Amino acid sequence: MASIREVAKLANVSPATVSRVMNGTARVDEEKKQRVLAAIKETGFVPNEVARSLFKKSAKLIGLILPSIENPFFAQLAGAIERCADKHGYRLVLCNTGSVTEKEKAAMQMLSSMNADGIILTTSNEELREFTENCSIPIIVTDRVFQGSNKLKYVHCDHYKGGRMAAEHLIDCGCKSIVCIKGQQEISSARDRYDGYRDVCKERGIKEQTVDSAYDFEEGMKVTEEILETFKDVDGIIACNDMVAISAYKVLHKNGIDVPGKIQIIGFDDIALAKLMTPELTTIGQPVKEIGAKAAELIIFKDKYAKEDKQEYIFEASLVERETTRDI
Amino acid sequence: MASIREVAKLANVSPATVSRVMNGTARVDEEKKQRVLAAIKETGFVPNEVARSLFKKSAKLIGLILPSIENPFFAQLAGAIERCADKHGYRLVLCNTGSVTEKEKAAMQMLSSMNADGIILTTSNEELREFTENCSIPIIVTDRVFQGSNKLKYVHCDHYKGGRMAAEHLIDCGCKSIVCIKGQQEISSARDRYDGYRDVCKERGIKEQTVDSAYDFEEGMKVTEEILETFKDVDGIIACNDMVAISAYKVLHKNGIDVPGKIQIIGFDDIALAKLMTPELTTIGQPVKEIGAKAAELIIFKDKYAKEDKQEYIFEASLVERETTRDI
DNA sequence: TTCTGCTGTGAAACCCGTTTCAAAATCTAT
DNA sequence: ATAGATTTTGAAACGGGTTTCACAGCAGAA
Repeated sequence: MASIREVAKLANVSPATVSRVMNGTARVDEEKKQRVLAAIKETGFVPNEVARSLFKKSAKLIGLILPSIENPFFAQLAGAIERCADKHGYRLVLCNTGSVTEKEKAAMQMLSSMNADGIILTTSNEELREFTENCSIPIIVTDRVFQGSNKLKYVHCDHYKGGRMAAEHLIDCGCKSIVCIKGQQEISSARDRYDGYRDVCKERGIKEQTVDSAYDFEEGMKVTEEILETFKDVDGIIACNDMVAISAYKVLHKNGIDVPGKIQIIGFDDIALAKLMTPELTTIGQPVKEIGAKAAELIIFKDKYAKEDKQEYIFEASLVERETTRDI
Repeated sequence: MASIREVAKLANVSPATVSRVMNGTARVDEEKKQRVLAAIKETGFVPNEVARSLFKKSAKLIGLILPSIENPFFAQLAGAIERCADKHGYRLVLCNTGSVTEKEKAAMQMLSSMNADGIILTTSNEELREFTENCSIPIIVTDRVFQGSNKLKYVHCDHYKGGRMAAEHLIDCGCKSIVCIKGQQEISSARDRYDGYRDVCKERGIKEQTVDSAYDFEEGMKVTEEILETFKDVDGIIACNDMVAISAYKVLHKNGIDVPGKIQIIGFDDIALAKLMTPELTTIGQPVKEIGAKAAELIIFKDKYAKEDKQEYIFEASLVERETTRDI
């Protein structure tokens, strides 16, 4: 791999001049410029990003720390972030943590020592707070929120309103006995969605009925069986996300229960599969592209955003009516 | 951020000694070692990975170049690779290319200049051959194959056998008129799967009937409509992947056609959704964890693997019988 | 006691692109 | 033609962890 000094020697100029030609950081005599360009071509020189980032203290890297890239929602988020990053010449470093605190910490540590320009983090693990407060690079928390941290920025949709919309839609569709499959309550978005559901129940005089589940389809199936046993009159299910909604449908179908005839289902996230499954899943959609792009931009244009001292960027969720609910 | 020289000053030793303590590269007097350890703790020193990788010419980075992380199969592959990489202290740099040649080239160039230790590439774009041949870091092609390149290594499952298995299973399940939804034939895995189907048709005296489609569910739906118009007696569909199989099911269902009663469907990949959908999708599964881990290991342990001059690592596909086919 | 051999240690070079700084070259004005 | 202003350019420092190399210190051998 050719280095800048070899190029310089070949073009009979100094490395500084080659650098200036490449980056356009200063005027260079036209003839020398041509010699340099020729030498770059001849040697196939590509500047070493590592050396550049050592000096610049920016590796043009965005760290993405996720519970799991296999989760379709996170995969979509990652795709959105990657596209925005790529557009501006940044790369993405992907870290799966399985929500394990130690892995989250290790990943942040590592990204920081890699001169990453920022970290996009999806966790609401309070144990990380001390660490994130002292981190020297910007940290953007997506989809979730940490209690009481003011060094971070947040990008997410309005899960509370989303939860409300889900409950209201089910009520509007005639449901009288709605069960909410709550996600893990340590996760802020799951809390917010649940809060939305709960408040609507209160306002509309509907009994609050809940059941706990992880964001995971095996749990989703188990829990749906429980619902059928516990709540004999259930006619509406709000799932904490689409994966769980799909598994709920599966169990209902297996039990010969008509969806949406007898029980209506609404999910959360609007992953690609929601439209693809049969029947198509009614769900609360998140503008994942906008969320991903905003998170990336907060890092890429951190100087610009440092001026506005907005800490939370909140997007609207939206009801996506499909086939697992029915208007009356 | 503290540097090694500050730690050295605090511990009253040279930077070299601090380096030796951290890496265990040489014996260090026990008392000095303790001083260094204390100084590291006090300053919160974390070695800068960029500086390290500049010297070592290895950034402990694996580049992953994919058409799209949103595709669930690739997301699973990415997860498998990430887990293996992480276990050995490597990070993953994710690049989506949408199969655009220019982006694939740019990503490889960039990864190379980042001192990545290797690249895992999913493409069968022949235009890249010249480039990959001259790349200074190892390139592992997963899931697909390039014609006639001998500098690369390949990790994938036996798509040809997989295609055979799919066709044989449908025949064994009583199908007489099977339509194969071929993936894009520029993609080697799609070619191989199709070849398997074709050969089984020949051997078993079944008419070959095909239709073209991209690996994409909108195409999948469009093409399934076509099948219904063109092949009135169709009773079996082999889809080039699970996404397409799911969309085929959707169209069949919408048309009131019983699956598997009237038409049976088999997909490819065994993505998580295949088990989750209703009815559960029969499919040809790929051992994606093993494929991902092997690809990562070929980079992480490149020295070891350089000795064996095996160029292709092939895994077995397997039939996963579920509910969209029925034994007779 | 002197010589060999081994271990521990620090100064300095190294990796390589960027930037500073001062000198050199070119140009403007008197 | 010369002082002064401006532009172009290269040497050297920089970033920070690693490694080489040579020297110092000490143990055992002669």
